[in-house]
Amino acid sequence: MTTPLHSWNLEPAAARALQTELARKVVLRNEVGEVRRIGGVDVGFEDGGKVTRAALVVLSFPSLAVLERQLVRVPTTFPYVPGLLSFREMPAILRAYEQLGEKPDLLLCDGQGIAHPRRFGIACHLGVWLDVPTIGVAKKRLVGWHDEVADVKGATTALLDKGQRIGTVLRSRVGVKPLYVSPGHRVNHEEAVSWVMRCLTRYRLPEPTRQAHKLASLEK
DNA sequence: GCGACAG
DNA sequence: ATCTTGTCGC
Repeated sequence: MTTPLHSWNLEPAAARALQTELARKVVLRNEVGEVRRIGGVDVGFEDGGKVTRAALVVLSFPSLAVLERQLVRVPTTFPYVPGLLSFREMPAILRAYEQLGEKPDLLLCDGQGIAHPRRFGIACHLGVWLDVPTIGVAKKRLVGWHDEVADVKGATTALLDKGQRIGTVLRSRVGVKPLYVSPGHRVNHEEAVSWVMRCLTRYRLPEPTRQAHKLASLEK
């Protein structure tokens, strides 16, 4: 199946309205069943941003061994606008997902889940679109505030915004900037953090996302 | 009007 | 994200 590009070419105002609408479909209850395969998603750009590279890597769980890798390159059709990242990166990601053999039971995305102005970051959009459990693992904060996180691997503190919890700030390893973890779809805060922690080894990023980033940046 | 601002 | 070399530290 091919994704119609036009449905992603919306004006910023229309895209924001669509996010507010689709955010109602996000499920924040834990519906993650048995997990044998975990997928990692990341996107890179080349040729001055004219080409979008989407990388999707599937790892076995709990061994975290790489089972499959998919890399697709498509023309970029949407600019980077804070808060509208999914409209820029999802078309390419969906192409990579289509190429996958065995679909993963859970997807970790480089970017926010509900830790978003309209509670609909790229992890939510991908999760709702594919109807699969997803978790947002961002390297930086988009919205919200939080206390300092202890410099101890596994230390966490809640990410808050407008009186509600929107995510968790997690120190994935000593001496590095913390990660911003938030539910994407079909998972709750606690499980989101738990899955990320179970995928941590000796690096700042959890294996699924780390492997996807390596592939997207062509650093094979 | 002045900052903030995932990738 | 991407553009880019060396450099500090385990």
